[in-house]
Amino acid sequence: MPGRAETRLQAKILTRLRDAGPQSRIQLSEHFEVSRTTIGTELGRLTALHLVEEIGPAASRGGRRSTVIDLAGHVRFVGIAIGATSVSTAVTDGRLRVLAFERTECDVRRGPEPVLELAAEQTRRLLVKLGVDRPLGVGVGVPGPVDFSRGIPVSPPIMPGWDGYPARDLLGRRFDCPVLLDNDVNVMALGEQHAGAAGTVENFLFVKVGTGIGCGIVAKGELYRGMDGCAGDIGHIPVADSVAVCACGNTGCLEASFGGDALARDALATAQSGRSPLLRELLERTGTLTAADVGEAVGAGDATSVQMVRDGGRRVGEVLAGLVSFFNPSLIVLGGGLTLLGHVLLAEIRGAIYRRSLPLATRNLPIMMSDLGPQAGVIGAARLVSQEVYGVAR
Amino acid sequence: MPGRAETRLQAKILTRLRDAGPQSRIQLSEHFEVSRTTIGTELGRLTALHLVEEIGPAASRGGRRSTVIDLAGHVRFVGIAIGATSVSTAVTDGRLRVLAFERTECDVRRGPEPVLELAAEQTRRLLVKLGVDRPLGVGVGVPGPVDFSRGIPVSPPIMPGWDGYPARDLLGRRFDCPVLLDNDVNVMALGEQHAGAAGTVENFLFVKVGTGIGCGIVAKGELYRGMDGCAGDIGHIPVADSVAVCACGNTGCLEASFGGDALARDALATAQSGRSPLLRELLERTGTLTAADVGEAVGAGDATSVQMVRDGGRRVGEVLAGLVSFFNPSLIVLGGGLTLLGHVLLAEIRGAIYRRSLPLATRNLPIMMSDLGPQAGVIGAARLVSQEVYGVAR
DNA sequence: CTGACTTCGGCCGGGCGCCTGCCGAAAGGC
DNA sequence: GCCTTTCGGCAGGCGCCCGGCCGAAGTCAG
Repeated sequence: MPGRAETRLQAKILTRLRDAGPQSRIQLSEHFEVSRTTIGTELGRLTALHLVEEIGPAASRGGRRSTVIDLAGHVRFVGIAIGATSVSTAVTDGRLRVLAFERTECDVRRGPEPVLELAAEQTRRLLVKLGVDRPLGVGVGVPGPVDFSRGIPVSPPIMPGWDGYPARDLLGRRFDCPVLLDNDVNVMALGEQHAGAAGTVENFLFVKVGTGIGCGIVAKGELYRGMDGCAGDIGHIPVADSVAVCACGNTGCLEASFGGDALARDALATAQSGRSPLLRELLERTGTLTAADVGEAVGAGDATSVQMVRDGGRRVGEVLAGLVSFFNPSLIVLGGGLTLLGHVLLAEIRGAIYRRSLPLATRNLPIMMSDLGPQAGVIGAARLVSQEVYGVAR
Repeated sequence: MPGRAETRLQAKILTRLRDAGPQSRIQLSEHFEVSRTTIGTELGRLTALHLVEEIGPAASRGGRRSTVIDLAGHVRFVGIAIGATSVSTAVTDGRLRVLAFERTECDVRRGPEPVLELAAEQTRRLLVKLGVDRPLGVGVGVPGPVDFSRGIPVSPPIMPGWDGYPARDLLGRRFDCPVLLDNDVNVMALGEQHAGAAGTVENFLFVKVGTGIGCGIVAKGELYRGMDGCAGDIGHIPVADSVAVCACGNTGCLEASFGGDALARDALATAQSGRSPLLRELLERTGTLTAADVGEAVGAGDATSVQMVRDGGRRVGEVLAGLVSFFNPSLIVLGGGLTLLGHVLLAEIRGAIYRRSLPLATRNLPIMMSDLGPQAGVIGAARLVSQEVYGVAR
């Protein structure tokens, strides 16, 4: 029955083992510039807590072989990423490597009870399959603002019925372990920080272009959530040349002119108007059009679809250009469903940012696609709760 | 000869005395939830360092009277705020109360040597007047991006000749004490955090509308500077309906459509076109028009000038609306020279933000004018270096 | 005025985190 | 087989912080 780390050094050791893999005592003491003795005593306690274990001797460095320490083999975390239209779950080991993953289509608008029931059941299935008795922690991402300290969604525009629903505490009782609830883009940013290109970067933005558009902010190596937990909600920033009516009631929101829903709507209008024979064909085949259909059309070289994506990408890029001037990040990672639109979208966003931001801010600013795909959210959710269990910032 | 604080608790004690005033040992131990003994030993060391001193007995609380501790009376900091057109200097005590203040008009474009010479001479004058031998530290704000860790300006657009100039180290040798160099809006934000409405707030924006437009960002109680030290440079974010050419080479920058220079330019055009008799009169009287003249015209009820300010305020507000959605601050403070335009500007900015940001983000978002005026910069600069001397984050 | 009570603040001994020094165990090289 | 190197546990020491004790310095009731 493993416990939780207590001291600062324990947290640093566990984090190091999580992010850099198994280490010898010597390596740890050199990395943290702390004596072998200190590392040794803390490792003793962590062993007693069943959080780490010795996994065998390392190669000799000319003398006695050192013993390699790793996170205990039985440690398991659960990451749950609830999207607008899907629920993804993963079980990971202590180093957040995904051991099992499952994704189910599910509309978040069905309300908290059925969606969380589905998520919990999906999780239970994976845990049983892996023979896991009890995970050390569960991280959850939901597509709306969250009061992180209380673990409840607040005024989520696309999640009717979720406002104030005590999701964290209910899941905590269900799984009998620590549960943390956060915004979906926030956990995706954490996922990118863990497994993606953002690993060593202090300040970066994770921009999700999916059904909606949102942004996870990492400042000085830590998630920034804002006063109400709604920082990064860039989907409703006005864009210049748009009068599209948004679900939020305003007009000209970025999300109303691009993003999954807007793209599907525009594709439908385009298909019906006959400007794109390819889209019309796709519409007639399936009876409906989605953003993925537009992606397919772009891949097939459909000029009208390419233009739609370009226009959208330019608008996203123009909004991001302003945010780059404001935030001066070291990196921007693009993720979410619409990354299927690939290099056309990336090129347009890059062009807009490099054209419209301060040269000083873009001089060393890589802008790249996430390579974690649908797993960014679940890995990040697991990372979120791993920090709690490993005692980071306590 | 006072030294610098060494331990974390010492830094906390000094900061507390700076921000909350003289305290008894008991008050300090209760506030930090640390034993009397610990406070006592640290205070002993701080006394030996000549950083604190006993200033007499407090009122009795029913028993023996406690001894009140204060920052040592001889402690002095210097704050220097270099603006686009002025150099302000203040000497403060350990609690950052301004003991002497001087402001000289001076164009920063004259280059680093003459401007820093003027600043140093102005400082020297104040120090002599107050009989100060040596300040404990000097903080400096300059109107452009700064590599904070190296203490040098980087690619400052409005400061030709300053790029890479080792301002911090040169001033350090001149004053023989620690010197810190930062962006002017950053130090103004610190000033507001110390003496203004932002004192207890974790996340806020200080927006300066002066010759240019910039923004200081405080996140989780700490200044956020971005990767290159140019975070908050919002003057070059594009605004919707503007084609004004900016000094940066782009068109449609916020700063090109509003701010001191743009306002003076527009006022001149308006006066020459005859649309505003009042502005024409002001132009003919002085031969030139400044933003202050527009302020006077607004005060006199000149409709054209009011409209100019309204248009500008709306544009600033629209940009800020996007940043509010992104950053979700608890407070926005407006400062800089154009606060002379007063409630017209404030009302317009407020209107645009409340109209165009997420309701969740604006629900509890005060937007107010700074009440520190020209002293925000010097107080903030002194605060910046006081944190260094007091050992914060070391 | 006096004695009981309260608060303040210095001193003492102890727990704990971290250090260095030392030594035996375990490996490699000749 | 012996020396060298590395590893890792143990002993002793230092600094930080704690609670307990006690004298100093107040208040207050009678």
